[in-house]
Amino acid sequence: MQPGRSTARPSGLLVLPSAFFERSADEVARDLLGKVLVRRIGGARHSFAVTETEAYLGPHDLACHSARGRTRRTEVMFGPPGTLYIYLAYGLHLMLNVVTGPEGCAAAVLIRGAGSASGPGRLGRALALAPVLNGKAATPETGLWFEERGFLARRITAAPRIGVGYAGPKWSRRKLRFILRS
DNA sequence: GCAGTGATCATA
DNA sequence: ATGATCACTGCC
Repeated sequence: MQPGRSTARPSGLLVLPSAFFERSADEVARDLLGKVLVRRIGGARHSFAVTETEAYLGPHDLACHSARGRTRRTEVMFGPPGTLYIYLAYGLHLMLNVVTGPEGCAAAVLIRGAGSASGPGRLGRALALAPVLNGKAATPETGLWFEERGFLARRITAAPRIGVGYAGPKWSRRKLRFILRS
């Protein structure tokens, strides 16, 4: 490596801080596209470029889990921005979400796809998600975090969210799902 | 198109 | 204690 090059910049400078997540969920969901999701498993480090996300806006959003109030499961959604919200769907798939907005907003972004993993359940498996990560901060210390690198998200498609028909037409039709088109 | 899967939550 | 409900996937 040549002197003066900054290829070996400390990765701490690339880590998305909690301030990144302290904005509305739809804004964060868009901005997360093209960012890098990093997972440390043992000594190994795996990187995945985020390709698909969904925004859940908070208690007023009837598709959002927090719309059912503060329960054991939704408790972490009321925590600070950048908190991981991980839950088991349909008995076998662990979903990865990040809490957004100022603390107490109970909004979150669901990561639906990253790297070659398409679909939240498959992504959970690719990341070796564990329930113990629920409520932890998205930081290197936790072993699961986001980095700035990645590439510029050029073409973003917005579409209705998946599997939220129970929320009624108003909230299920709203285009809060974001897909990176290459 | 639909079965499998089990935590979670409301109801009692 | 019991039953309905799922922010899904994989196989038909």
